[in-house]
Amino acid sequence: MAQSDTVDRILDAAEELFAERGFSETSLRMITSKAKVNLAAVNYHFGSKNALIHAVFARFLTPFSATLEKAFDELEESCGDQPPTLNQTLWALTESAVRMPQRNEKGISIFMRLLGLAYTQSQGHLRKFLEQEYGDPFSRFMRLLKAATPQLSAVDRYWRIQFMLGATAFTMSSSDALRDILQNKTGVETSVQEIALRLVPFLAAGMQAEDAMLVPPKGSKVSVA
Amino acid sequence: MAQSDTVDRILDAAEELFAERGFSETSLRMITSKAKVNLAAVNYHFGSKNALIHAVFARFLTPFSATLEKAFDELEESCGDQPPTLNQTLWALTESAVRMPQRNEKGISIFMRLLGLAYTQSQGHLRKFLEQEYGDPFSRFMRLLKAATPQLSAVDRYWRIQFMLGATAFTMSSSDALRDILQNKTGVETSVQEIALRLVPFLAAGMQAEDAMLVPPKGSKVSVA
DNA sequence: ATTGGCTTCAAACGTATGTTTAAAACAGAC
DNA sequence: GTCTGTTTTAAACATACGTTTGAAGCCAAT
Repeated sequence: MAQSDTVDRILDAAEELFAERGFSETSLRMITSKAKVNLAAVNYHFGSKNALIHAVFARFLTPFSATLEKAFDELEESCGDQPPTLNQTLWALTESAVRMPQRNEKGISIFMRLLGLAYTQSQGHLRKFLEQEYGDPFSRFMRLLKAATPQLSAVDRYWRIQFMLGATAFTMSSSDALRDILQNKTGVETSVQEIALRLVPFLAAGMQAEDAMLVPPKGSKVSVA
Repeated sequence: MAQSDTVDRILDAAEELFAERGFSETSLRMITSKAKVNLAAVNYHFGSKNALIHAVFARFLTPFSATLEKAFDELEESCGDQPPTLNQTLWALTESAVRMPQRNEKGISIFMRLLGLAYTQSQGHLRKFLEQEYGDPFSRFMRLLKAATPQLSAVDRYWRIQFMLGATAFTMSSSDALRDILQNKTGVETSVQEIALRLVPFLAAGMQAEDAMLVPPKGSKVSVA
């Protein structure tokens, strides 16, 4: 049996279980029994449960951030000296995610859910790990967003970016459950690609909403003050 | 010491800790030591940890859903026989949330975060509990949204509602942290009301985005299939 | 055939969890 | 003051967790 077989089987099982149940709710015994390896294998190959979590993220995120940097390079080059538009920037990100080589058909949705969990579950170690390892492409994305929405005040832009992050992280983090609900209700199947296809226009429209709408309807008790 | 004092102290401590760390990550011992009550008090007064989680939600959600129903009643009455607009519906919800009597200044944001966690962490029992107890006002909100966006297909509407939920839950849940960051950066103070004031236009614009935007830019590799 | 370095394995370790117990403390009614 | 039902308490329970251990297994190089 090849050396890496055990490592990969652990990563596969962990990825799936983490996505299904979250990090704290998934025990090493669940992972190793799903992967059909010995319990001690995790600590032998990875060192600790936290290190396994990092490895699961790194396996996807390292090639992804490389793809993303390339996509941003191409985008900026093709735009000459004027900055890419909001739509272009959002699509560059989306396409980089969708086009990543998948281990299986559920690849992206599993990983999107993991990213959502990373944001949502307050796993301090994970946050630190992600910031340290993948902070650069994230900052670059932020810079592109700023250049693409010069009409927004810094404060407006700040909050709207949070709204975008929220819609994305939240939807993706529960996308499996949501898809199931939708399928039970309407019989419609939905791929992650299609969700992204619906999400991007929503985000772009929200990002570019008129400031004039920033007024509650007549008779509202929320003051604009 | 009044009988209910212990119960309330447990609820206060649990609410705060759950919001900070999630449900599985918060132990009964953390809760009881923060509440300065005996460990067994939780099982004595609530029966189990899961029942405590339900009680935390019920304490906020029961009065809130009553307020919300009233707000929807008034809104529908004032609209005569035509359905309320999207903006009106969103504002009715927002104002009901903002105007709820708060236990403390962090009241809303804590509870928004809990709602987000309920959706995100796969706590089957919680989901079942919330659906059973508070499914009615939720369905009503959904019906209003449907009437306010007749131009959307059922599937589009379904996903856009998820996006709205996500942006809201995510932003409100971390609004404390986000507000601090923003204040450090720009010196601007932001109240929950003001966040809502920015959020609603974002949501409304996203909700009413043109379907035509549902096409990736020229040269995109994401197929519309 | 024997060695040496990885890898696997069953078992155990220490710790933390939710829950239960039975006695003690308390409060209000008579 | 005594009794009665409720609440609090310290201690223990059983179980599950992440991690460690030391022996056994394996495979390539000698």
